[in-house]
Amino acid sequence: MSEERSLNFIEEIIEEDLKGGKYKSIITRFPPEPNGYLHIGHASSICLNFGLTKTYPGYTNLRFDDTNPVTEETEYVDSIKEDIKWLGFEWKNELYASDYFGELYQFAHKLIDKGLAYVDDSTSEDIAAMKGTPTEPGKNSPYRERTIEENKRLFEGMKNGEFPDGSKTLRAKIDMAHINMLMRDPILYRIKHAHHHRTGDDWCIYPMYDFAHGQSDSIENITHSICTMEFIPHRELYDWLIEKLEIFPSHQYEFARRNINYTVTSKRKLLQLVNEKYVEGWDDPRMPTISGLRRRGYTPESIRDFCDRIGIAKRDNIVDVGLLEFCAREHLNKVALRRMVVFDPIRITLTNYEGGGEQLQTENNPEDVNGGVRNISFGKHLFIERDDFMQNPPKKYFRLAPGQMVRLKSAYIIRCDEMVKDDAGNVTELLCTYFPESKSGSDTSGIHVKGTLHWVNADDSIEVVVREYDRLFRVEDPSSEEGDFKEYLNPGSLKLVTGHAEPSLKNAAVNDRFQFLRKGYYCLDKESPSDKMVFNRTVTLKDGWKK
RNA sequence: UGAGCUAUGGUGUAACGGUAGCACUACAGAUUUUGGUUCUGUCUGUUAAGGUUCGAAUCCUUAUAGCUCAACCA
Repeated sequence: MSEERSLNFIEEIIEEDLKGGKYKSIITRFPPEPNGYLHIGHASSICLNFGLTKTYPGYTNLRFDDTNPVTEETEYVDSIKEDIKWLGFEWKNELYASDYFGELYQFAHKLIDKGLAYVDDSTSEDIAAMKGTPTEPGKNSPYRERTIEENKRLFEGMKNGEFPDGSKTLRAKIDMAHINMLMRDPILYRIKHAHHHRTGDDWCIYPMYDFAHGQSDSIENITHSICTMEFIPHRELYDWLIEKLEIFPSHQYEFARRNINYTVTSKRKLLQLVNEKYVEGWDDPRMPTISGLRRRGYTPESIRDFCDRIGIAKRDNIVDVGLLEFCAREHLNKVALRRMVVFDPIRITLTNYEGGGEQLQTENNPEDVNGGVRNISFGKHLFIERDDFMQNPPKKYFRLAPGQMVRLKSAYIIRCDEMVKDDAGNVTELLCTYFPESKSGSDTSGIHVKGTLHWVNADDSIEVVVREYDRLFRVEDPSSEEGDFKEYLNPGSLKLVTGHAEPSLKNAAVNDRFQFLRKGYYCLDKESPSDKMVFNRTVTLKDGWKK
């Protein structure tokens, strides 16, 4: 391994396992439940699991943890696969916990045969009541001592649909006084007469997480089963089941879930935002979902870079969304095509300009030597940003003001001579002179100006719609605030504005990335209508100008 | 108040008993036909108290704080 980069604790474990000869190669898995869309937190787990088998010999499976038919849908399966591929990873095998329902059923019988599982007729309330509390032991179920034969018969009956939902469960027989609540005779199987997105109506009993996850890991010979910290208490049960079942000893390792400020990443909360129409869907560009970030204009590279930078550790964290934005700018700066778009225009008339149809050349991307150039048309009537003019400028104002000169990007230097005002005294137009000898690339004017402005030709610019996104929430950690998290939504998270764009933007495609000069990074929305193009603002440019 | 996990600048993450480093942010300056980029520099940190040691962010003890565990969810 390279010496420069320090290893995270999971990589350290793997290196030791490899060095010590415990394994020759490793197998990891990414195990989403298909009950929602993947978000930035999942991206971290994906980069970890798939990244590990890029650095070390081995492979990574994609396994859907689909053991709860009532919340899971094929739509989610499809979106998850799309997101992983888009992020740039390939799984070795596409697998489903539901593939193992038959095997899992046999495992359950094995446990019953060993006297380590029993069928319980208690209601869920009774089971909860007998569970005890973290400080008090639980009580044994009255059904705990059924014979192996009776348990086998009843469990088979459960499988054959002889009993209604909720009437019986299969439980592991461990210890109702165990210090770890999860070891107090955990439920292994429950009855659900529900349609499953893959197995249809073949089954009416479904294994619980604890009786599916570790067993699936084992079946696939997963060497390193990586999950988040809240599963630490499950590890004891994970190991217990593997030991009693005498199957391949996969091992579970836990890392801290990554949190980001000004958003939420619980599937329950994201689902609420979608269902209650606070956003337009799972892929709303304000959502922290992979599909939202994609639609917003984030690149896979920038997301992978982000995951890399925040690393993997075991302590609680709230990562500043500013780092995600930095990663976006970092990549986009290298790849985005530069275009000029004026948002809030003020009209300029060049009083001494008489040319017509003049074409100027400008670079598509100064960061990319192979980026090429394009033509932009100059003319007598132009638009610049209203912000780029001030009637009474402060001392360090480099932009346009009465009597002041600026360069128009890739064009000429102009001087503001006169303001035209309406009856209310608002400036509606600026009358300027241009300096013909100051043309970009062949400037012999000898004039030096501090400011360079973006502009468009008023006579051929096209109008586009631009969606300016801001953070979804007003507070850093909506979940920790008093009351409903939705009270903390940012009412200004979406603003629609009109942009006056240079005509070349007509050719924009969905996967193109643009920098609108001096403004930010933008991309064409995937549902942009052809008659009025819609662009999403990914992130603004850093603004170093202190007023 | 049972048990478990975790504590390093504003944020994230390294340092594996031997110089507290990197990145983001912020702030200065240089460069710049984007107040962008790039480059240079600056500020800011080991939760606390004891102990072991020549030497502790690291090992031990205690305290404190945060998170997790009593779903027929995952």
